[in-house]
Amino acid sequence: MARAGLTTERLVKAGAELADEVGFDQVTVSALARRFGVKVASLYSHVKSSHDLKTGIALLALGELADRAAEALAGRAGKDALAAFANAYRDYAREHPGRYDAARFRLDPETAAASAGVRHAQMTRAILRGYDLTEPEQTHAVRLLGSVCHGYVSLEAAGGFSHSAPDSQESWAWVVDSLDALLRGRPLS
Amino acid sequence: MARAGLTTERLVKAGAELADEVGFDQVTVSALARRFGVKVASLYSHVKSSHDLKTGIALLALGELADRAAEALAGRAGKDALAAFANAYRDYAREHPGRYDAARFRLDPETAAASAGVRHAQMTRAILRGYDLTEPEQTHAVRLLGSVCHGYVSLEAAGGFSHSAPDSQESWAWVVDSLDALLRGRPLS
DNA sequence: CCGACTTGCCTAAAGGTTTTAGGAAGCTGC
DNA sequence: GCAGCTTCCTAAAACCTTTAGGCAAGTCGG
Repeated sequence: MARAGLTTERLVKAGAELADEVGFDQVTVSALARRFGVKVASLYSHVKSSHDLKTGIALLALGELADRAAEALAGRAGKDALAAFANAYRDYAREHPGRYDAARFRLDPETAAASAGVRHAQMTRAILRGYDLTEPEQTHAVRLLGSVCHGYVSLEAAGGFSHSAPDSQESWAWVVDSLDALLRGRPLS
Repeated sequence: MARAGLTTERLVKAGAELADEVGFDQVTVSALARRFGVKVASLYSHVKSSHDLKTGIALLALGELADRAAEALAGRAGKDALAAFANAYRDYAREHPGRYDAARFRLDPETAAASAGVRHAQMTRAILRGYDLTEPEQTHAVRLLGSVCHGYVSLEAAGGFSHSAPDSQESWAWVVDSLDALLRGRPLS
């Protein structure tokens, strides 16, 4: 009875791959068991429940996304940093749609607090230090930045911008430019 | 064998209520049947499948949202219109979280084209006519507006802004102000 | 008013997912 | 080489989805 070598980590990783292939909502304990050539019940030694598995995938995705953003941010400041950060977000969502969906899985507050969501907030704040904002404004701007990145990427992933001119890429560049101008407190072009 | 008087419309409406109560992803043909005190199979005369039911709820939500936005927009222009539109969006999501989730249910392209999504785009464009934008810019701005509204509301619903000062309401006002300033091409305050 | 037709809800059943309980085979360390 | 832990299995109950076929309640022509 050769062992498949299951671990929580491998399951979560495979679950993330599965999400990218078939969509996050199609990720199921059964499908994962099939992928490992193993009976369903076997997974329950490594994963508490279906919900637990999805939470794991969500945390993985949040972590990967934070890593990407951190890498993109390294050595940059100002608009450069803003654009790199935003692009990291968007690229990740395009490369890993299932994982990106997972990153928006509703986490209970304690799990969320222990997640990489905190790193995201810190990085956003770091970018904004390159702009001249008062403290309350900085928080508002953190929220604005998060909203734009998340909103744009979501709508794009849902196909919202795909069947009309101009190209989504152009709009994205315009949006990033505009945010920069807004945060610098200067008019657009 | 008293008849329950099921119709597709009533099922979709009840499904929307159910979504607001227990979450859109918990909306199930079985749960709906229980709510009507009827056997599960009975619903399949009115609804093709679970996916079909969810599509119906999504279309209902999109329509309601467009109605609200249209009402908010009536008789307003410029920043007034912008704020009213954005608030309609946000208020709907807060009052009807399940329906709002439903509105983001992935529709196949033809269904989407026939949905109220089109009205949303038209209204956004109408708002932007109050600003002085060139044609390509207007499209970019449509996308930006959609992204901000959707992104902010999503993150807020996920609890992203709930456990930190300042109040989300303040940030929202700041964001709307900022968008207005951005679109007018003027610096922020 | 009554047979025939349509419609609305039912029973039955098959297939898939989730989750728990308990058993047997493989690995680890003494 | 065997005690014990880990890994994976079989079994089974509960729930959701979907299809097929049946009976009875409304509806309509004669």
